[in-house]
Amino acid sequence: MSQYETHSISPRSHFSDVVLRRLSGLATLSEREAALVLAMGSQRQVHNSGAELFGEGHLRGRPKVLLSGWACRCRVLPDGRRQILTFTLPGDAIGLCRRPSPAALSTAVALTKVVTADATTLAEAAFEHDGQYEGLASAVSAAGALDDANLLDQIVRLGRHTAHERMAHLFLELRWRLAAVGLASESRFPLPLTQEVLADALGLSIVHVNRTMQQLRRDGLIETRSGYVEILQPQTMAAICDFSPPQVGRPLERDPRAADPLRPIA
Amino acid sequence: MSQYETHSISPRSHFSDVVLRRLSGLATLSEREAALVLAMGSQRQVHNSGAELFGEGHLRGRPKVLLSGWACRCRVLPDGRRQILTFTLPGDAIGLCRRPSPAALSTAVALTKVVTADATTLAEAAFEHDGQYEGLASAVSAAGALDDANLLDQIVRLGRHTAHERMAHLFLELRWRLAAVGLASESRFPLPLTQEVLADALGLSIVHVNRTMQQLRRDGLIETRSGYVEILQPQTMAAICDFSPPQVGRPLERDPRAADPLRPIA
DNA sequence: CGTCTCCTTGATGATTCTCAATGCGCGTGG
DNA sequence: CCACGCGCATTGAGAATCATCAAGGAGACG
Repeated sequence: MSQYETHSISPRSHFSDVVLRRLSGLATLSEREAALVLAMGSQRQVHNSGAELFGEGHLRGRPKVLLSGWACRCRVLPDGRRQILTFTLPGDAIGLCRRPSPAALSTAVALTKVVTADATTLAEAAFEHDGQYEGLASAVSAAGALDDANLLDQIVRLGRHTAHERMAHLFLELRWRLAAVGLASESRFPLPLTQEVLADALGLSIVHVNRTMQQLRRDGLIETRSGYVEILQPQTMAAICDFSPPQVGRPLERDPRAADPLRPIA
Repeated sequence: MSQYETHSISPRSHFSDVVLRRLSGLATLSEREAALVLAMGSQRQVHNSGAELFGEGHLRGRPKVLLSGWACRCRVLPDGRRQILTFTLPGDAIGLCRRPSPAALSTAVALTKVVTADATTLAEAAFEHDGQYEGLASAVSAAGALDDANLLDQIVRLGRHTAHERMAHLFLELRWRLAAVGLASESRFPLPLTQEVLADALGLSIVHVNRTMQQLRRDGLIETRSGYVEILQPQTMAAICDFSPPQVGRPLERDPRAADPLRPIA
């Protein structure tokens, strides 16, 4: 689980190149903007697994970006049932929103050991009105659109997908999102989650997650090994669950290598 | 179903006071802002039930507000399964978002006969940077936050609620949202939807929606009559499904009468 | 070596779906 | 006026999916 961190791009130095990679995949950043993103890494904070990163109903904290580790946004019902709304992956923002809403709509929780950076300067730059950070503005905006798209995908998964489709779809989403920050190869990605966490994300019981996963293995669609998932037949799987990566941002003017983030990992 | 429209506030004149009522419940509007909102009513458009109001993947149309009738945002799977993401009620916006994303993330469809107005001027005013429409800006922002909150509620419903809880929770949400625009009394609200539409929203089959609804009736929680739902025991129902109205906006400085939109209907 | 967490498995039951048929209201055309 | 069709609500029966309960196993760690 926690060996995940040792696989990120630069194990011991700043992780903030993950954020840079994420944002520059969404818009072209000037050197000044890139420098601003990298400079964020100085205000780091480490949280243990289970720590609350952003509280529901509390006054808004400062926005953060996730440098390493996995987190989620979730809601807990009075009787203990939990629903994970979205996973937050390295390079993703937490509480970065131009709305000055005083209440976070959900609780952000660390699912592994997590490193965050303060994103206040990023937020201020991206939301500047004078156009001096155009690239950042459109990158942050596109990241927000992707977050929205992921929420809608989650609704469709929970409402109209079978257990198999849900799991296949989620795995493909995670592969795609991780690939966008260089953390997944074409077929392999880290999955530092217990089956209980997967259950809470997919709206299933732990036992049924276990059996569904076995079925995917028996069908030759995936393999799992030491905290990693290998997708053996991406096309078949995408066909089964009707997965397609969200089309957000600038479809045409974008760097062709960035069009399929699953290729140029090298 | 379509007699719903005859119950809105001003049956034959402009419906745009619905939008004004909605936005002024979220922030204090100046007279100039109120006039701007009312002026939107001039560019009206009528759509029949089933019409597509905003297409997925298409280039962004102009933003609209719903003056009367019900619509929804939905996704359709290749095999015909449909998931309704959210309901769009009178006073709600469609495609009103400061993100210049070229692709709508879902399809907006009219569920009844619907009247919309062009909201381009509203969008431009609310997103002005020079602070001359502060009230509009914060009202539109709060409306967006409420939309987000409804999406998250939908995820929890689909992921972790039983069929009964889902239906009870959705009914309470609809009552609350309709009350905010003066279209629901404390216990009664219009529900111009077929059971098939409810099924697509709740992630259930038509048959099971039917049986769940009967159960709610037998339990003495609701009554249904000619396109209306009457909630007989709001407290019990809210306790069953853990419903609480979203806390968004300015909790303190707000007009106390607006705090509980279910009271001051008169 | 004991304990803890997590994964796995079996058995049983509840929830929910599918298929199929019936009824009911309503408009339409004969 | 009445038969007919159509959309929608309702009901029954049977099956599939998924949850719950309970127990065992494998690995990590002190």
